[in-house]
Amino acid sequence: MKIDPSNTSDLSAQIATAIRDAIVAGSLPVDKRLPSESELADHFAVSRPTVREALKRLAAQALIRTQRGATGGAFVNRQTYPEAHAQQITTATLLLSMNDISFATACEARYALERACAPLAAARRTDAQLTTMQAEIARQQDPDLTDEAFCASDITFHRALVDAAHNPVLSYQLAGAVEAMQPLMNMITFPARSRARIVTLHGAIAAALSARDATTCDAELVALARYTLDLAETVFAARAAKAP
Amino acid sequence: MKIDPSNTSDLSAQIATAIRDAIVAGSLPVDKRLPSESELADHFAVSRPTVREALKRLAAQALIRTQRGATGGAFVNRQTYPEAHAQQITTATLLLSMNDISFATACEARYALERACAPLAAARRTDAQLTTMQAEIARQQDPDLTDEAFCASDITFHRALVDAAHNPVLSYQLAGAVEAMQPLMNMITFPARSRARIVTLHGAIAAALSARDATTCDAELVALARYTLDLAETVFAARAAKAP
DNA sequence: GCCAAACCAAATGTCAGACGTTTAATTGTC
DNA sequence: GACAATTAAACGTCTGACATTTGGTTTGGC
Repeated sequence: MKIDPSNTSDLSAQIATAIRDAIVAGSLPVDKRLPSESELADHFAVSRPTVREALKRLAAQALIRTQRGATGGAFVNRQTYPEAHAQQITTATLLLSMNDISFATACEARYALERACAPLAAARRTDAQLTTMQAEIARQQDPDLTDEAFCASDITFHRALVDAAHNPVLSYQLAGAVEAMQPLMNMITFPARSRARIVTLHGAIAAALSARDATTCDAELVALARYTLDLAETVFAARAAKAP
Repeated sequence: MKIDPSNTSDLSAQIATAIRDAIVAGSLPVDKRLPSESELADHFAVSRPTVREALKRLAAQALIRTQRGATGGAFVNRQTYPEAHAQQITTATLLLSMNDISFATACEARYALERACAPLAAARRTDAQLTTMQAEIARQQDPDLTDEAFCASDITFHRALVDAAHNPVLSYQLAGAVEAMQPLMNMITFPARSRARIVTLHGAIAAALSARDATTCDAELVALARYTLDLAETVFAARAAKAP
């Protein structure tokens, strides 16, 4: 674990990279305590603030955690799903909002991925997950629901669908795609008629999962994807016509 | 943009969160220059090192970049695909290696996602992408290839397949799933007979894409998934029997 | 008046030392 | 032997200073 003295720029970044590489390569196992900040400062021949900046970089990526106190220090963090999730959603959300991703592109990706889960979900869904989905469908029928709340419920519904596949890697990967779309979805207003159609499709999807019917579930997802796209197109077209 | 003085712990984390929320919420647009470190220190009523630690956290997530010099400072970074990619691959790799994800689970996720791309890829693949895939198939027939190189070529092949869907969101999401599996795949040895079978399947997939035949492509992907799983099972069983 | 070189100012990067706070282990007493 | 006080180790923060980079400004010469 060394740094290049000839590299002129950003000692803290170099140190962070050196430690990160050691973690990724596996030479620092999970829960291993790193040397103290002072020892690291001596080792790399830099000051403690510089080491601290490097450690904060790693902490920001959830690669390490720090504890205060007598037996404290920096420890290699186990990469947990919730943390990785949260990180990925932030990244994916920004990626979508900062790069002019069209609604159509994001929507296509989202439903393509969701359809990939559907056969597994049909085979493995639990009753608890069906219950969650039906509860959300019930919520979505409340006409007083704001558009934001409707979207949030929609996300919960689809997350239940993804989780029903009972594959943590899939859940993790899709969390970004599904949840990152929320801000985009929030740009759409859902008139009562559209909501009714969406709720109907959600019901059909839940029913297909209940019957463990992957084929029908897939068909309904395709229909939902198609309807969502059409709806967005209509909304955007109307908005463009109103404020050219 | 405020911090909670009653919160006892980790001022730098609070400040980082405050700034990150401002970026995510969009109140700090891309390329906007943040106040200088001294100004931020005054604003949050903390010292400059504390502000710096907060900024390093954000820099580690590629949310900001810093420039030195007269017109330097911290600027809101555009979230680019290559950066997001790299980050996601690191995270996903660690997630898999640190959480005892079974090969079967990861494999299932990977092929489920890849199958989601296949119909789009069949419709949109370019000749350049076909060429890439065929070049990799040719490489894979070299018997002198090490197992690692064979795996790397396999990854390149599948990335070309994913990119052929021409949906940047899909490409981004799948990069993690596909590339994070490389360390797991590297644990497998590929005898000549297995390689031949895999190359055959790769050829069939490329041919199906060439013919824009989504159905065949899907079927071949399923066959490849099945074969990969069987192969891994055999390898692991043999290894377990040898060293109990 | 124009151009180039020297200068300056602003900002980040780094350092050194100090103090506060937290936490667990140690020690001492009952 | 159990409980309380002490201690030490480590992180968290602060102050102040200096170094480095970099763009703008000024000044000098032509």
